[in-house]
Amino acid sequence: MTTRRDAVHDTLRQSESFRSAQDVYAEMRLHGAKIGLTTVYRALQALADKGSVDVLRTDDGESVYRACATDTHHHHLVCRRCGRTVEVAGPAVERWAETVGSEHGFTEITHTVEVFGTCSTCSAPAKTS
Amino acid sequence: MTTRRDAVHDTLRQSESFRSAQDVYAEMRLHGAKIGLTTVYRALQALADKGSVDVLRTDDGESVYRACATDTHHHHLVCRRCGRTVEVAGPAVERWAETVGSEHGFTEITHTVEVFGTCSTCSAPAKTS
DNA sequence: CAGATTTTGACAACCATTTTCATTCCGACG
DNA sequence: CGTCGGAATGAAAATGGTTGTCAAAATCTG
Repeated sequence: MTTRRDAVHDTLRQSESFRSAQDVYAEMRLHGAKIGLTTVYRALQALADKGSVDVLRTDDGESVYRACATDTHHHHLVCRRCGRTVEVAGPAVERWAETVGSEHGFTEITHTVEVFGTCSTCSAPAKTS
Repeated sequence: MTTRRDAVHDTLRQSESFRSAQDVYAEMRLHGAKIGLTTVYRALQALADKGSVDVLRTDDGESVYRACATDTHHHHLVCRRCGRTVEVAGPAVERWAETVGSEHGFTEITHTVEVFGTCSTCSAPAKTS
């Protein structure tokens, strides 16, 4: 019953960056998989609910997913050029969020933190030829 | 030429929380303003480009806008119940983002940080009657 | 193997946002 | 004044990612 879901998960695992549902769907079809777009969406949602993949929203409102190596709380350092993503921990940030929240009387603090930059490969001297 | 834009900006200023374009539009109409949805979208984008308002995406992909008091870099502590938003500074986070980025060879670091919680008003003992 | 249940996926429906395009404003200029 | 031209406006249509529908297919159960 989880065949499709696993297939989606596997496809995601083959990428180091965040991919959109449409993207994953297109790639699976390219590789000959027989799967419908609807199913990809459902699989992705199920995986996200289960916490097996991380989700975030691009600036243009698309949901993008990524299979992360660790299932403990972490954040992402994303290359804004190629999308390559590194998982990073930030104990300091966790504490800061908690502190800032309670200072203002907020409880049940959660937070979203994403860091963007240009990775070393992408910022390497651009070849003109 | 900026009449409409100012009207939108003013409407936004009257709220302590992030509002969607549709939301702002509805409210302006309620107060008798003669304005089109298209114009609200355009005004909001212009204001965002100019840096006069802050934008972020809700979990369901809507863009929401807020007129913030300061135009220096800051983050938001948002009540997940009522939406009330407090502007917070986080020097520690800024440094952390910068450090983590450069440790991995990333340059031109930027980041997004939002903190969510339940504010004191909303977490107050819920009256059953 | 029949019947119940879940999963799947083609297609239609949604809905926030954008685009299109005709109209209205408004200042510049004759 | 009158009108020409560009900017702004907004109603309506188009877009596009995502979700809902529903019948067919796969899988389970006894």
